[in-house]
Amino acid sequence: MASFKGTFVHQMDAKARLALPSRLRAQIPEGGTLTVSAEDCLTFYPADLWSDVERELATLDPLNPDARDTKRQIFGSAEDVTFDKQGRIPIPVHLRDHAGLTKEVVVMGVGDVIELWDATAWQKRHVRIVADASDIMRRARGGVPHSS
Amino acid sequence: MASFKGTFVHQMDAKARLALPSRLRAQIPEGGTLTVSAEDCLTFYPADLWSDVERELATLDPLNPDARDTKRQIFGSAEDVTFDKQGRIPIPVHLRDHAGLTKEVVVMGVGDVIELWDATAWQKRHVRIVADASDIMRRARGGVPHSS
DNA sequence: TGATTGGTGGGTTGTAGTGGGGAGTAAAGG
DNA sequence: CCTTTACTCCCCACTACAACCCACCAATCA
Repeated sequence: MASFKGTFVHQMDAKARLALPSRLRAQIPEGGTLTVSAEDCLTFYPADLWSDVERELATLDPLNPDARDTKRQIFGSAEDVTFDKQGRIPIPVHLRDHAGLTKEVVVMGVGDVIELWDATAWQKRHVRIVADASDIMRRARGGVPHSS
Repeated sequence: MASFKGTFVHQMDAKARLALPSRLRAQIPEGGTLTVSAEDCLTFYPADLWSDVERELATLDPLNPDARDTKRQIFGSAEDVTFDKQGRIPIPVHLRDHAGLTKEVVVMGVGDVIELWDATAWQKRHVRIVADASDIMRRARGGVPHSS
C-alpha cells in the first residue's frame, strides 16, 4: 500500500495542468482517480485503492433511491487521470470549481491518498487545525459529530 | 466489468442524436440498451449487463402486481441502441419525453451504467444531493425508506 | 562548477463534438 | 400499384479543445 507524505505547493497553469511532486508520483506510475472530497478539496485515489471504493459501492442496493443518488455523486464527480510525459494531470472544470483551485495549489500526501487544496483555502484551514490541534485529535477517535 | 465515471454536457441535435463521450464509449464498442430510470432520467446498460437485468426481472413474483408493472415499465420502454460512425445514438421520442430531454443533456457515468439527464433537471437534483449528502449516504447503507 | 532532475510554460497536432446535406428505406395515401 | 412523404443512416466539413512534444529555468548534488 502506498504511503503519501508531505506538503508541496505547485502551480496549475493556464491549461489547468498540475504537476504532482515526483516524490509522490513515484509511488503511482499508473495514475489513479480524482474526485471531490467532503471538504473543499480534491482527493486522488491510486488505482488499487479506488477499486476498493468501487467494490464498496457495488454492494449498495440498486432498488434504494438513496443508494442511486450516492453512486451518482461519487461516480459522477470522479475522473480517471493519467500523467503526461512531464508528470502532470489535467484538472477538469467541475473539480476545479469544487475546490476553488486557481493557480497556487497545495498538494498534500495524506497516507493512502493525495489531497489537492487551493493554497489560500488550505492556509485558513491549517491555522485552525493548528490552533485546535489537541481538541481535534482527541475528537478524532471519538466519532463526535462536529460543526464543519 | 466496465466502470463509467465522470459528468459530461453534450448537445442533442435537431435529429435527436446524442454523442456519448468517447471516454465512456470506449468501454462499450458493441452498444447496449437504453430504458427509463426510476428517476426522471434514462439509463443505458451495456450489452452484457442488460442480460443481468433481464435475469433479475425474471425472478420477480408474477403474482405481485407491482412486479408486473415494473416489468411493463422497464421492458416496454427499452430500446437497443447502436452507435453511428460518429459515436452518436438516436433517442426515441418516448424516452426523450420521459426524461424531458431538450438540447443540453448531462451524460453521467454511474459505475456500471450510464445515465442521461436533462441539464437543468440534473442541476436541480444535484444541489439537493449535495445539500443532503450526509443524510443520503447514511440512508443508502441503512435501507431506511425515504420520502419524496 | 558542471550535470542531472524536477517544475513550468508554450507551440503544434490530432481527435472529439457538432451541424448539415444527401441517399436509401419504409410507411402512408391516392 | 405507384407515388409521395417521413425517417433513418451515412458521409463530409468545421471548430475547439486536449494530448503530446520540445524548450527553458531553477534547484540539488556530485
